[in-house]
Amino acid sequence: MTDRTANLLGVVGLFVANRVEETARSILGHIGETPAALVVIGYGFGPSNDRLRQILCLSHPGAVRLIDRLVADGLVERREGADRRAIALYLTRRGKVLREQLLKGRLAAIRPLLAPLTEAEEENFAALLHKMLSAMDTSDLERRTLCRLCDDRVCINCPIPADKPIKPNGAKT
Amino acid sequence: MTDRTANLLGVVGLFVANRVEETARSILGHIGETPAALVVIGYGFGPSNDRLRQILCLSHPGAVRLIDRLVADGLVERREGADRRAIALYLTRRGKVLREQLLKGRLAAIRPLLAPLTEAEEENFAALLHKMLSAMDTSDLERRTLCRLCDDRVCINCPIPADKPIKPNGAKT
DNA sequence: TTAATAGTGTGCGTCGCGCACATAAAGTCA
DNA sequence: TGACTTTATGTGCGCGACGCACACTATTAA
Repeated sequence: MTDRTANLLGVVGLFVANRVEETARSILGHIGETPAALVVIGYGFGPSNDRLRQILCLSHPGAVRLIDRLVADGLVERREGADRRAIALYLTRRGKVLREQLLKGRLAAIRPLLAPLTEAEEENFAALLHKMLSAMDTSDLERRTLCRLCDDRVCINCPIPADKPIKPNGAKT
Repeated sequence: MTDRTANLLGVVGLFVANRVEETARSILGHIGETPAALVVIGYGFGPSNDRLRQILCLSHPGAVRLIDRLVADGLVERREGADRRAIALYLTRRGKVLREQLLKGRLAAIRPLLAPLTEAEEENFAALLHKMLSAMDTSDLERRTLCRLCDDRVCINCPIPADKPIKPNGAKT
């Protein structure tokens, strides 16, 4: 029985991931962890290369090249970090615009799936998802990874809050 | 409100997709549409290159190279199809073994997410997923695409049945 | 002051994929 | 029959996203 549910969740999960990726590609022209990077950097705490790499589960060089792409597209700036070796990443104005489109597009891509549910059913569904997520015992880093595409303005009562002020190694806030 | 639910679904969907992909990589050593190809070919109806390409949403050359990889790994055979130009794809014994591991691994990767739910909640969750999926008006091809990683033995009362005998262009049953 | 550590960036290769093209078989129509 | 179109597979080539090994600079420790 659980297997049947797991299978259904697998279908929906795959569908959601595909739709979101497709949306990101159409807006950004990049896939993989690139859209997530835009969202994460957009929180404005000025993550370093290494900090970003941890959240996105990439190798160091992978993160460097990812940032290169975003800089080349004029979406991200490398500023000086806490150290003279570290950098701090911030979005440009254009980067903020595309981040916004990305977040909106992601929700728009998922929303149609929920349309057939009644209001009560949807609330029920949200409660179940909430329970599933809040039961995961995750580190602060893992929470950031999970939420790397989230729109935090929409996520009321987040089941895996990473809202607490973090002390990124070298960020200035 | 719907946006909050969509956001939660986005998190779970991303998580599921990541876990499943990671599992596939550890078993197959390939990602992308390669695991899906193994599952689809494993149904045994002897799909042609083109038929497979449609289900996996790949370009022709993409499918050719994908099959090349599977053949090189000894998981798939190219046999003669209905035409002398067409091919028919079948799994080797080793391919069947890996397909089995893939299906089992996928469910095992998803199952922990459902653990915190009670039996009633899980049933409820399955019903909601079922409703969401069955409300999608999809073509037969789109159903195959959605279910390209499914374990059909587990999927009782499939919301998007593609079980009906299909007439693939050039497959011999 | 020397050694170890932390952070970033580079050369190079791999993997998965698409575009343009080539080639062979099958159908079409005179 | 022969010429044209359609269908199906396969190839050359390039690209995007990523990882490994390495180089280099700044910081910290001994």
